[in-house]
Amino acid sequence: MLDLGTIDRSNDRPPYRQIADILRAHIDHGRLAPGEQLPSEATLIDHFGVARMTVREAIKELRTEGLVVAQHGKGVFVRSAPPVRRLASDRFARRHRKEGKSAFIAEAEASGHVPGVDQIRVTNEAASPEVAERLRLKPRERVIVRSRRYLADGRPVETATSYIPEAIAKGTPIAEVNTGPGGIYGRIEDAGHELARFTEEVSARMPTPDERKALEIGAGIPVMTLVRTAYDTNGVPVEVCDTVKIAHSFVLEYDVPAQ
Amino acid sequence: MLDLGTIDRSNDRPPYRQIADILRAHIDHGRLAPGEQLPSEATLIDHFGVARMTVREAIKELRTEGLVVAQHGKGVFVRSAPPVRRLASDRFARRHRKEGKSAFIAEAEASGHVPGVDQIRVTNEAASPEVAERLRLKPRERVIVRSRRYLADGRPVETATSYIPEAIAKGTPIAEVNTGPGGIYGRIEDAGHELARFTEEVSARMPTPDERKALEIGAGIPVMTLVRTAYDTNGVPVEVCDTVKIAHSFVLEYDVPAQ
DNA sequence: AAGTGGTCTAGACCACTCC
DNA sequence: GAGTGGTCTAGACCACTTC
Repeated sequence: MLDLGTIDRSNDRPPYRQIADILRAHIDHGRLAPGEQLPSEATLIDHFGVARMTVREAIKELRTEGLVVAQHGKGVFVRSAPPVRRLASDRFARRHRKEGKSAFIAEAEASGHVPGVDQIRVTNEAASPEVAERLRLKPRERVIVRSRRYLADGRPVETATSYIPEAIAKGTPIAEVNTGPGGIYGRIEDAGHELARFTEEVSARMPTPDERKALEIGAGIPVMTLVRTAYDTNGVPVEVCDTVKIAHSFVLEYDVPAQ
Repeated sequence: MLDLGTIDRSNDRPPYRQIADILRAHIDHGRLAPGEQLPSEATLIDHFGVARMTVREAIKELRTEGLVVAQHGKGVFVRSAPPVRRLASDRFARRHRKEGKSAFIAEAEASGHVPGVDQIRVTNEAASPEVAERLRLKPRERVIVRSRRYLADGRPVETATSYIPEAIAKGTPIAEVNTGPGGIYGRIEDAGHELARFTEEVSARMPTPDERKALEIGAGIPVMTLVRTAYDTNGVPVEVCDTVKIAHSFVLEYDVPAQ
């Protein structure tokens, strides 16, 4: 049985924070293990002698920190450690494409996860100002937009949207749902644009409601954003890929020369 | 005057979410500009005809998303866009050190911010298992630990903790508070370890209470973590640096060769 | 039906900011 | 003192899960 202790009403720290502190300590010390259920609201109300809103505020705090997940009708559970996937900086190495695998598939398999892709949508649109600038296109020039959602072991972990200039994608499977072996990059190289380098811009923030829905995460779980631009051997940008990843599911690795 | 519209009680979406949606839309469309004050709780209660907890839930949602900041006694304000700083992948280029600048100072000045460092602490400790592994030390071998907090325009943006093997740091200013021109890396090179490359591991998560305090951020603001390992020309790891950055204040840029 | 969390109401008192 | 948000109480009804 969990020793919940008591709160101190003369303490400056408000009761709901004290209750959150007590529960957080139990989680941090493993006395409440991942997947385990927290005491119910009713239990906490009785134990600490407070109103329902007070224990709900405490639990809300832990939810915001991403430590626990509430399941309507079942209870509140310590968030189970998700599979963390390390993305090495050589994940776009040509040898992977030569084996007919797209970057995500190759990397997921290498790390022992079952990869998946769904919600593939391909459209032809006018480039937004940001995309046009990165691809060095004139404003509103047309691009092929490919968006999809990636899964690991059946659970969504990342959404990605690629923008390829129409001039490059035209007449290739890039504008089809199925791009064939080696993915988009395979087809871009087939079209005569040998890839030379990528730039990646990484940041992190809280998800928008749409992103929460697509990634099936609650509020309080941050996402990493990664905007990758691919350049061919002539230094021409050939693709921009905008990805949103569940932050705690990824570690990105980069190699940086000292000069 | 802001047109707040009304909520629809027959809608499936609960009132507090509808109110949050309305306010979020005003923020997204710039009708509530950064720094601007939201209508007070009392105003929203009157306008929508709901209880106080309902408007507080709505505002709580926006706070969790990091869109607004509450100031006790003053009001709730749209979060002003923080100075975003782009960290280019050449930020550790030797030429910067030659100019006598540490990476943070050089980069901050280049992006037009007033850099600052405080809370410098230097200790001599036994290496933790993680640090020992990265530095290829025997368990509990001793390392110099340098922790500090970086400021931009007077506001904390990042904490950093460096671990340098005692064997390298001994008898150098690395073990002093003042490391001299070019920072730690300047001294490591002085000691005969020419730097060849770095690896960086990037992830993101919600801050711990300690980190919230050090970075002066509220709950609901995510942090990026960056663990950098520096290697000399012999492939020997000479430093591990563990940094925690306010996520929305940074964009990290990396250059990745296609092979 | 019983137990869980989700949402809402209508109050209360407090602490902080500004004038 | 007036206005703001911070915290708390004591209820209520609802939706979801499990048996």
